[in-house]
Amino acid sequence: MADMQERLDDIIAKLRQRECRITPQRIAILKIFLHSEEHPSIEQVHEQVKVHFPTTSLATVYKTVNLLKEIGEILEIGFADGSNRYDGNRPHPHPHLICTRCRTIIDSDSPLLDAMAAEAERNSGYRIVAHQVQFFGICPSCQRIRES
Amino acid sequence: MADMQERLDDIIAKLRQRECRITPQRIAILKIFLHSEEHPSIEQVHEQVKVHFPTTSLATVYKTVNLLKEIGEILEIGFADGSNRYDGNRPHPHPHLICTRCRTIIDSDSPLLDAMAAEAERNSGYRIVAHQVQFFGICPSCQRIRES
DNA sequence: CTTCGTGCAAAATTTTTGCACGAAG
DNA sequence: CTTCGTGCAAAAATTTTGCACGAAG
Repeated sequence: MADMQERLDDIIAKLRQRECRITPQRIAILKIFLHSEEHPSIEQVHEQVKVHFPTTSLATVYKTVNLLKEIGEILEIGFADGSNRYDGNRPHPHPHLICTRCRTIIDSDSPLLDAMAAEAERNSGYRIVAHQVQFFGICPSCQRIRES
Repeated sequence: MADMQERLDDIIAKLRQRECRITPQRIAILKIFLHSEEHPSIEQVHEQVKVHFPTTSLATVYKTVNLLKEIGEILEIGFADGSNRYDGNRPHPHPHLICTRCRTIIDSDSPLLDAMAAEAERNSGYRIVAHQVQFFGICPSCQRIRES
């Protein structure tokens, strides 16, 4: 929690360096990302920010999200079905586990990933700078509800 | 090449089983997927199919692509920026290497991936049924053009 | 023949943009 | 004060849908 405040301050400092204005909306949106473990969608962020700032427009959310993406403070998780979700807690790419039943997304991690990237680099000649790894499956609670 | 014809026939048979009609447009779209190594987008497929069937509508391409997705014969590769590309040659999920400069996509593979999936399954309790793995980087030819 | 796929256009969705006002610096 | 961000609405881009005609089975 102290870390969260610290990170918030860091990001605000970063925005200031960029000569971006620190507005209540931007702070609110930032806080939503830092407080949520749920990898929210644009719409969900919009709903949440409207709780405290009811006049906030969807356009502002899009603009702010794009800004945060640009400065590398949130990570966009692209779905095959077109919907995007965002991860504001760990903006550096890392594996996600996605429940196809309830759409819950949790974070995952593996030292094997770096080995895989290195291997791919060696085999292809590509210079790899980022990755996106998603596993799809059924989360434990959905498994309990309905075995398939 | 013989394999390709075989696969085409297999898919057509599969469509017939489903009591889907075998139309020239569907065959043309199928062939485009089977012949292309470029992981084409919907728009690109539409352009290509229009070469031989100029009246083909974008709607038909969307409908056919969705059909092929449903029966598991093409794989949708979702981008973070919203654009979708398709892989008709290896419809089972596998890693892709994507050049962020020229958007070329090549296939990759690694035995480590299965190990990673197994590990994630163990750690999370998820039952993993699919995955999506993309590495972003600069391909060899773009590296030559401009070192960055 | 009967049913389904196509093509067109319209609709629905999602994301971006232009502009005037108000707020941050 | 000056400039930038906001909110609104309009626009743009993308994907889906309804319907009548023509083609596949």
